Amino acid sequence: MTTAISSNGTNQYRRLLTHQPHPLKSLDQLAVVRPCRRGQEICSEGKPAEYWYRVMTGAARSSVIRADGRRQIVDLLLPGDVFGFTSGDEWDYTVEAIAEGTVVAAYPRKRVEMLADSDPQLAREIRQIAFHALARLQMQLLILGRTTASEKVGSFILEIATRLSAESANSVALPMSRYDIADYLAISVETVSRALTKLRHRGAIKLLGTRIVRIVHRDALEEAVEAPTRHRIDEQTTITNYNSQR
Amino acid sequence: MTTAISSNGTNQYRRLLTHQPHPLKSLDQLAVVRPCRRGQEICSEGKPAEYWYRVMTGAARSSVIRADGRRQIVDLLLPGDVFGFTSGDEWDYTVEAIAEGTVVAAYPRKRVEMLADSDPQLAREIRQIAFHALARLQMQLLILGRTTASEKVGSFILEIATRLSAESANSVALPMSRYDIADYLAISVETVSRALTKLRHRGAIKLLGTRIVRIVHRDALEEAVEAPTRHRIDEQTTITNYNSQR
DNA sequence: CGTATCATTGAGCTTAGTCAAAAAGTGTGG
DNA sequence: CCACACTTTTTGACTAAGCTCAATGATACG
Repeated sequence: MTTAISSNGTNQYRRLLTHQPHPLKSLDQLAVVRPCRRGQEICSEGKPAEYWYRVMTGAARSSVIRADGRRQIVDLLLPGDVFGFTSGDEWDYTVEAIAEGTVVAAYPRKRVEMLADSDPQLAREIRQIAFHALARLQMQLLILGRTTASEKVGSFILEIATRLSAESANSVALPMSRYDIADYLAISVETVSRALTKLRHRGAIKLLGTRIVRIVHRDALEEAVEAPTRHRIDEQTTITNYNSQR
Repeated sequence: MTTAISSNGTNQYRRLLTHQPHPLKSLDQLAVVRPCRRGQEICSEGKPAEYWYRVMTGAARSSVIRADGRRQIVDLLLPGDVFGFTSGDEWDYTVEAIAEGTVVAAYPRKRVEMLADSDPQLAREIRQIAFHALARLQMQLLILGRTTASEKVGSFILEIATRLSAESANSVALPMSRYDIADYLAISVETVSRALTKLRHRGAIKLLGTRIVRIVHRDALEEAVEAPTRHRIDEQTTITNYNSQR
């Protein structure tokens, strides 16, 4: 295993850490910086959860392998995202780097929690970070809840675009393979590919490289192109039965 | 609106609060107890997030209505669950009671956060609760990620069973309509109904009432009955390409 | 005891999954 | 720099599953 950290490598990446602005600045001293190869495990299901992590560069996936061999991605981690929060003291999911040159900062949980005990501001920051993790998962739920594959892929592209560049740029470099996208959206690779082609033909996107997407028509990605034919919750129902189920 | 709290009603439910063991016991004094009619809004998207809530009895749904009129449930809230965490200062989702006689305790956020500043133990409890919320969402993601409708419904039943009774009882009273289940699983009502019939025919469950499910064969609910024909990640691949994507 | 709402079932159609194969990248060693 | 092996991506044909529309039972509630 090459998880050990060579001293020169560490120094190189540590500069990156100290020069990067982020909400856990006060913990820079404690952090262990760790560069990861593509596919490398950062933490694995069932092992004691001794660290919280923050992605510095690259991307990672938190996933499980089902009984039938399918992989499901439960959280997609991009620069700035903090992960490793568990309610027990073992990790519930395995996290692996999905981009070459992914670098994470590892914060020893126990020590950080002790610091938080005497530093209310830090405690608030940690809460805030946990709430961000919640928002991230809710966003993924919304994407998974969409009906057609094109909608899923479309909103996925928008999500990545938003998360990778604070401002809404119209070019995104997807940090992952079609397989990872498939596992993230819970659809097959072939369907991901077809959905991209469809969006391309519709003029919603342009593929500059296989993993570089230019967003041409934002609206076309945000919702299905097909006009809504049926309205399950129309004005009438909402007003008439205000307190009923539907 | 009958959101105002009648003093007698409050007293009645307050007894419930003070007699119930729960992780936020130290905040009982601050809590506003609120009984809800079925369908009643507890908090609504866009409004200032001034409270954190805990479900005391009943059930609630956190949801959004999409552009096409579809509702998606982003979090299902059962007794003991805490909700209302946001990264901004407005709610991202609307929460409504889905069972008649749902009672929630409302904790004023600002005041609780101030208390947490001087009470590290409380701060830890809040973190722990947030981590539970994370685990809940991840569970829902896993369910949404399943392939067939029967699997989704099956794992949904198991999830509810687990969450409603700490121990694994084999009878569950679903606290929601088929419509809510459909919106939770992101499938149509008809498909929910058909999946239940299928599970019933397979002998996996028995329906004692329309909303009372007896779990007969746990295993049949946990995974699809169909034997896995194709393995996307077989041993060979895993070993050979240890550091590759798949 | 009507009257909504909720739940189930059926028929036809659309969509995504599966299996298969080709095309386009990627990287490595000679 | 090219050739070769390997991975990733795309496309096609077929099949299976779920959605939509529609109609009929079952329940709950006033």
